[in-house]
Amino acid sequence: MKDKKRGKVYIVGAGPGNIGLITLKSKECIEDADVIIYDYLANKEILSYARPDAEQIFMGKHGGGPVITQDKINRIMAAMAKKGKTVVRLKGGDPFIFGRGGEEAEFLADRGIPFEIVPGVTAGISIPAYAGIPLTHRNYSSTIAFITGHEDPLKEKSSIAWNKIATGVDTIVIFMGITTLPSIVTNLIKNGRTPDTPVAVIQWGSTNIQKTVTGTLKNIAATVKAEGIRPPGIIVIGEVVKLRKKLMWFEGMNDLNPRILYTIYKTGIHGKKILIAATPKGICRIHFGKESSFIKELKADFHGTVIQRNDRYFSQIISDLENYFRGSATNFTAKIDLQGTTFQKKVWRALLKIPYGKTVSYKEIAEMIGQPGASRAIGTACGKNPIPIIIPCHRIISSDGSLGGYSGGLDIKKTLLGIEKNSARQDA
DNA sequence: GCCATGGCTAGTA
DNA sequence: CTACTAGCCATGG
Repeated sequence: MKDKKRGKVYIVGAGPGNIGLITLKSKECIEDADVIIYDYLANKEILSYARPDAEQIFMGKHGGGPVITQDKINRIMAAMAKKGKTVVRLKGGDPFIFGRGGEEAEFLADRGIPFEIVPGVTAGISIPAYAGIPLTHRNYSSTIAFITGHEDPLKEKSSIAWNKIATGVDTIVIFMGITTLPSIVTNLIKNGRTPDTPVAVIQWGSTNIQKTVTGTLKNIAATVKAEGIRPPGIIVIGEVVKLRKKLMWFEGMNDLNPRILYTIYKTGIHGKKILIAATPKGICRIHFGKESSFIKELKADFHGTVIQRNDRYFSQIISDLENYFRGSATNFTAKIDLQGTTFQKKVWRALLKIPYGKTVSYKEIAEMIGQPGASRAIGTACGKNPIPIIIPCHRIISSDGSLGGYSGGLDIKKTLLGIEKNSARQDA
């Protein structure tokens, strides 16, 4: 890598997300790179090894975002190398396992551009391990299939021989299959796999927010939906999943060292920003205001915990919020992590029962929780509501009909109630 | 534990 | 209708 005059492309795997699972060679490549072209990465911390003057280009194929064609990526990569640059093409997991690294290498080979492949730790093997699932086991599994879930298994001419896979291998590992999971399981059952076959779905595997749900082919799709599991995730199907019960080692440890994630979302209302934070258990804060003060508060409340921005983690709640502001959503599906005194939690939970578009008085909440004299204290508890909007404290007004107060600013309360009133009118 | 402090309420002037 | 007051009750210093 010393001869900088002749450019070269390193197609590098960054591993599944845990910073410790990046290889020494990958790290060296990143340290030496002039240019880093990276995909969506489960852990951007890896980029911190880059030289400060290295050019970093994001070329992810985000769901929903502008589609960057493979061809464009190829051409940029080649052009940089021809300029004599050391280019790192960084990919999550391993570049040759569902990473299209093969196509990129072909493109370079066709043009006589020198390249090297730097394998990464593939998610297909490491993430099950982090969930306590050995893919092979003398008693349960001697064969493994790695399958992409990106292809809808119900489409006419699948390149995947589901009829053979269903009963022909012991353990099936599916990449990128969370959204197509319902059709995958239907298809496997249809082709003869027992509906009681154990299944695990592992979200954000190997990272501090790893979450795993288990079930059977029969019920896993419903569980995944109920638990709000969204990509990125790895699916493991087969008897080996049973071993997780005994071998689960990472997630318990993880709970001792949680990480707070947050994002910033620019709303349409008053051009205000909303900051959202979550613990591994769910949304823990929503805040109207400045990022700096938000982080200061998080640091104070969760002192010692790493606080990290992660926009993708919040994509579901943000789209829910967008719909809510548009008046087309009346409830939120996100998991929440309520933290407060018992009294506060009692109050907040009561607030969650107020239906969309309705308002009640502080007094009524006091009665609802069986402490009819505590309306004044309800006020303070509402003021401490850590998750406004989702916990609809804006739906509480004074018993004389006036608005009362709102810690995020009364104009916001007014706006929220306005949205709810308007869309309720449209329904009627 | 005492005291002030709230996104309140009900009653009175 | 507004202004003020006395009660109310969980919190935080």
